Amino acid sequence: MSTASPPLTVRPLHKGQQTRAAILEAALGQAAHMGLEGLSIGALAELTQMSKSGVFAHFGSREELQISVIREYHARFEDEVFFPAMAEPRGLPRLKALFERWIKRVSVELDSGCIYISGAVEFDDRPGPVRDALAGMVRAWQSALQRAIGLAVEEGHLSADTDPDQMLFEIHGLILALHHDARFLRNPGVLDRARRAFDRVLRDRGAASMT
Amino acid sequence: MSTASPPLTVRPLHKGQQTRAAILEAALGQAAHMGLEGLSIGALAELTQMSKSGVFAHFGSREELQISVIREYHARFEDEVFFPAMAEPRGLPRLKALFERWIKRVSVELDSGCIYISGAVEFDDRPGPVRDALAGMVRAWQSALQRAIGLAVEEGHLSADTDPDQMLFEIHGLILALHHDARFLRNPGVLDRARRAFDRVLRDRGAASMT
DNA sequence: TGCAAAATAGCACGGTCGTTCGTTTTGCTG
DNA sequence: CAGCAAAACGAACGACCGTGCTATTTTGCA
Repeated sequence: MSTASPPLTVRPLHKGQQTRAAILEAALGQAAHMGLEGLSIGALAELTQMSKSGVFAHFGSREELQISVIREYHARFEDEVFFPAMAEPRGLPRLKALFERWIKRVSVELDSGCIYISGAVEFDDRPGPVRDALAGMVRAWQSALQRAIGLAVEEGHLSADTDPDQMLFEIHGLILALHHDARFLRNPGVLDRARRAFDRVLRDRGAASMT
Repeated sequence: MSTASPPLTVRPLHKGQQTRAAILEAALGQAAHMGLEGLSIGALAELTQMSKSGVFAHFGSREELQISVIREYHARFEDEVFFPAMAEPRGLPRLKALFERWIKRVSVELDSGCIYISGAVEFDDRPGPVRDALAGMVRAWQSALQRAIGLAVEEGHLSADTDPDQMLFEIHGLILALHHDARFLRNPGVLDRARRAFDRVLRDRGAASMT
């Protein structure tokens, strides 16, 4: 449990940590396809060429494994979507970058699935630590988006009477519809549809027309 | 247990059909909470005070049970949302009625869940007859909505350059966001947020302002 | 009222699941 | 090289699952 700062020099990865990382890698793929409830320690053991108990020992329980997967997904989501977009100047550019990277992630995940979305459905009435962890991270991401919208208003890129919560709700809906139509219905061209809808939402708040 | 219809006169329901209906009733509740994959014949047997094999015999397989649940859900959805709304005059009134009944259904289901939505996530990369049945009914419902939008354009209630597919995409997103925020995040007041967003979508297509 | 047919029960099977426990292997360090 | 802790294994457990059989009960109709 302790993060054990190095006694001498740099000792980056004990053996355990790196097989744990390998298991987590496989678990992310499994969870993206079958959902967090579809995570199976036995299947994970087969994928990583380990024994069931060997896999199990790294997490102590299936629930802890699920939470670890959520945390790992969150970290990657931040790296691919949030942090790069924060490099853009505040206001519309940053907001557009956030959305573009978001839909790219959802559509690149076309055959892997977004754990935030599938997890929300799986755990929407299943209380417990897994649901709490998931909800916490979804809320963190949503309030990050909300702040970006607020900044765009402050910068004068969106009309002053814009309600960030309302706008966030509408944008989030576009992502969910994209995920649904792309992954479940397998409709083609749905990515551009999401982009057009986003433009509408922006224009509706008085943003200048897009490139 | 039995509602004992009179022994003479009309005898429409053989015993088998009516216990089958009772099982289906319990299965709908179970599926709404735990998802279609959470359906368990054993749990269903306990709920209906029957033996596992008694329940099983009515469907022949778990898959057939799932499909039956989907069909039953579809029928109820039609009765509560589609048919009543079709009584409204074509154009905006009918479209508004469709949406209002839709969000009502999703939000009344606050603690029961929409099988269309949870099923879409569960089966988005799990091919087979269950997915096919589900997708067929979702598509049927979507094209009904699309027709309603088209009629509103024909009636001159929406601007002539309205793209029904695009508008459907945006409206569907509102429903999904409503379902997500209400059931997973448990945000209050989200129903009115969906209504406001719908008004925006309409106004964006040149509809007269709402009541 | 009796009899065929339908409906339900009972039981067992093979399988997967998460988890526990005792043993063995690994990898590092003195 | 010896020793030791961490890591991985292997076998077993109890529970639940869907499903296939074979009785047994219940139903509906002549």
